[in-house]
Amino acid sequence: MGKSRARSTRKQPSQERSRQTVAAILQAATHVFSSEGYGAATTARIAERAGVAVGSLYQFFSNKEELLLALGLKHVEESHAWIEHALDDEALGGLSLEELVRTLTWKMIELHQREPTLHRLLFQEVPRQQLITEAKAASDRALLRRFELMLRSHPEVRVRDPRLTAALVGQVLESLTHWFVLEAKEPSGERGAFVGEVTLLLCAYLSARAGRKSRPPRADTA
Amino acid sequence: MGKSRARSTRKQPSQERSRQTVAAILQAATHVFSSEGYGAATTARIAERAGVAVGSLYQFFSNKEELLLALGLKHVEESHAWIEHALDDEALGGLSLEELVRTLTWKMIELHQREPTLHRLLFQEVPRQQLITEAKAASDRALLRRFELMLRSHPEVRVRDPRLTAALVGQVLESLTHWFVLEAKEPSGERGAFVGEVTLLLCAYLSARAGRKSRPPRADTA
DNA sequence: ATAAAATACGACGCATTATTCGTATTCAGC
DNA sequence: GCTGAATACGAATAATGCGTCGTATTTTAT
Repeated sequence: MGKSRARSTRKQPSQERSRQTVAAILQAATHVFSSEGYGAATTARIAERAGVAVGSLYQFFSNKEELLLALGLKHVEESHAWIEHALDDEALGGLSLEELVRTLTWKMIELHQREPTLHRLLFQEVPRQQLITEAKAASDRALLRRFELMLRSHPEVRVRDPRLTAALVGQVLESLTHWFVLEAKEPSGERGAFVGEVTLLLCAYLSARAGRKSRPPRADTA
Repeated sequence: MGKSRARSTRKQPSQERSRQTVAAILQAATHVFSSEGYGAATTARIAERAGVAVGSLYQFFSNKEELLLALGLKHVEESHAWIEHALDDEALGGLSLEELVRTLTWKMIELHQREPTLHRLLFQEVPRQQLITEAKAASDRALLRRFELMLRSHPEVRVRDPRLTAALVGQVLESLTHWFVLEAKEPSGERGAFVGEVTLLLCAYLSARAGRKSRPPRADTA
């Protein structure tokens, strides 16, 4: 995932002025795409909001699709770097399970607060860019592997299927933090309570099997 | 939420023939909207897929937006009725906590499998129809209230904030079943294992506080 | 200071699309 | 079978949007 990838047929900005133009365009595109959806968004409205002419937009992006692509790859790359750095950081290894989970939750909230609506646009709208989806999937896989390792390093966590467990933990974290950031109103005082609750939930789950290993499978009636 | 709401400026179908036409249009719209997104979808393609002329489409729907609206309200109404019925059904009151959770999970999966892509279109794409969003929110609120009541009726569940807990349970159910249906491939045998895992997760969470009530609040370092 | 390159502009051409409307066909009731 | 209403049709119209291009302005380098 190098930073420079010859991905455009258009010229790359070389002066400061154009770099600012590109930044303005990307920011405007984020907003317009997010609020109207990809299909309904128009390049004219994006240029207008960016305060530039359509022509300038097409000087750096050969078409609407490439604009979305640039936006998506940038976002995935940045998010990935951010979370990897956050997990490398500090002595995560020394924490108790509970503190580890609490920290993870905290970090995930911060991650989601970076670009919530853009994230929504890119991955919740029907995906129209294979490249972005693939990049995101790779990033997710890396994250899951880290979760899996973290689980293994805590002896009180004894799971039958570490992959499934890591997947569930990842999904729960993703969905709950997403929900907290986007849907629940946060009068700032609430956050600690929320993190505590999620921590409780995950810890209860992860240490549940320690006490009663290998429960007899219940017969399902369906 | 009565069934007939004078919501269209257009004529309602009165003959069997037109009712079939409308049904075909709605079905085609579901597919086209879902696969292309609202903005990129065209009325022409919808009519074509429905096997009718564009004119026929505009006889019953005054514009593209109203088509989405009809689709969305119908979906919300049906889903709401379905899940309410599922929760009324049988003797849910007599089940143990574990069996209750298991049943809930099961039902939520079935709910999600009804119209996954349509659901995605309506609520994961940036919403463009206030009415639909409001209807969905009302339905969700009703569901949460039921969760809350169910929790209260089980003595081993002792939570500080029943509303928050119900919200988390709802979110976890929603996100995990959604993920299972859409992302995870299901070779049919997997489903029981998945349901079991979710049940374990929720039960561990819900009975976690019973043992250690009112933990001392941890000081968060952030 | 001057030339060459980079950047910005925005009206316009061309294609696509939403929506209409006059006409043709089918249905329901008599 | 006749008649009016309902339904279906699809070419035509009006609107909208993508992307281009000739030109004007700013920057860089000599």
